[in-house]
Amino acid sequence: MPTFQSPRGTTDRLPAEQKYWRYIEGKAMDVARRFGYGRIDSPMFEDAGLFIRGVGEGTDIVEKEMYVFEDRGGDMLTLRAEGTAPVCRAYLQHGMSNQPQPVRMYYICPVFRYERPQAGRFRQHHQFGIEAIGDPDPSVDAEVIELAWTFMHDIGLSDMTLVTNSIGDPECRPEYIRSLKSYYEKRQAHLCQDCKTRLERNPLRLLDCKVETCRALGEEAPKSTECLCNDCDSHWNRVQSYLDAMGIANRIDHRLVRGLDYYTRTVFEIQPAVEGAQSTLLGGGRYDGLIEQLGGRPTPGIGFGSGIERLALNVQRAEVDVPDEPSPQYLIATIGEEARVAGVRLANRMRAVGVGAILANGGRALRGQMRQANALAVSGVLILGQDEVRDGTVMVRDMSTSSQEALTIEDFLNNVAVE
RNA sequence: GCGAGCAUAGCCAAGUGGUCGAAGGCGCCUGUCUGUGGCACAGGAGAUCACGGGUUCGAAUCCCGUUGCUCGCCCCA
Repeated sequence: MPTFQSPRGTTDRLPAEQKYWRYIEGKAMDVARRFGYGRIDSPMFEDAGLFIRGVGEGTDIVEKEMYVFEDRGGDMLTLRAEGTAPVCRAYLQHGMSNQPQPVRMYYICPVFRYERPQAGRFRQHHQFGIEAIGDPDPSVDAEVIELAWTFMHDIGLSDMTLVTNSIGDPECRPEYIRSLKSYYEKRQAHLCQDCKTRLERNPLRLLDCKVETCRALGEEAPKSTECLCNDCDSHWNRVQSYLDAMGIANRIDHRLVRGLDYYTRTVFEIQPAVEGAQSTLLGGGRYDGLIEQLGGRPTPGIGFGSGIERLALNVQRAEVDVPDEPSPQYLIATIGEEARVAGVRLANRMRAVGVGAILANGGRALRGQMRQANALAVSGVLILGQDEVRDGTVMVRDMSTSSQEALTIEDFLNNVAVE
């Protein structure tokens, strides 16, 4: 056991895993571009109050999962616990309400939560997320969901389920929660221990309990979509009709609720067809009250976040064909000290014209250097020995065809630079 | 915060009280092949058997504690 290990719940992303990240991030950036979303990078830490106000005091994230610390100046800061609140803060801070609405932004960044790590769950994880701020229209809901769905397909995860629901707004939700509570209070005897506390603290959460008896009760429970006020109801119906028009199938699940206080109206998740723990790959919804909560004028918004670690896991499980990272182009093998100098110089000139070159371990016999070339999967080897140094040439060996020819250094450089 | 399992070289792993001064495989290095890779063969390096304590004549192996990891619950991405 080494003296130091990466902190609990964090991982080193080793070179061998990079291709999955490069792939997913590349697809994310491309889909964002096609939908007109611009990148935003916000700080890794924020005023702790931002998350407390934004995400909600009663939520698990705020109550027991945030990394909060006081800096040397006495400010209370917190490691980014979530993606949406910082973007909304930036929207306000930079006066983005003066730009054409909605303002469309995406981010790819680490998120920190103090949790017990397990499969697909970490203390530092990474999210790709988008936000569309400043437009209440249901077509924006449909656009955000379309983007999410397109993204999943683009990275090769087609066997997914899109789940949607509407949880109303401050006008109709209190009424709904009242009827939900009274439904469950009458059946309290059948509830699991956790649900008995949920009844008091967070009644919406009763709906997505996984205990079998609670599930059964949840099936029959009052549905939020049946208690929507007129505005929420028409919004919800229009979102559904736009999704229909695009042929995006979704399962309406009245038990879908989400754990952050700021959600209003549309909420959605994307899950793999095979059920399992930590199955949510992407989750989001509308947050029409959040900006106001953060001190701005009432401003609607909607977005989603998706966990890149979970996406990468599923991409690997689905055996998606992910392109390999490019292997080094050339390895320079040298024999003797004189050739070593020539090799160093050749590598330097190649890199200057944009060609990848690495110097073989010169202490090894040529045979060993060739083995190294093979292990590194380079496409070509450049051999420099006494003869080559004397003639000003280099032996250029193509590793796939095993053919080689002697070229002058100048000819070689001219040829590779053109490629 | 709660529950369960696991911990032997970089990786996979045999070993359940003495024959372990720890097998085997992958990977790494060297040689067979004095300047030419992939295959094969031979050799080599690499392990305080997670840590601490206990039981025993004797512990990788049994017991206790600690730490770490993994999985589940909660919650979330």
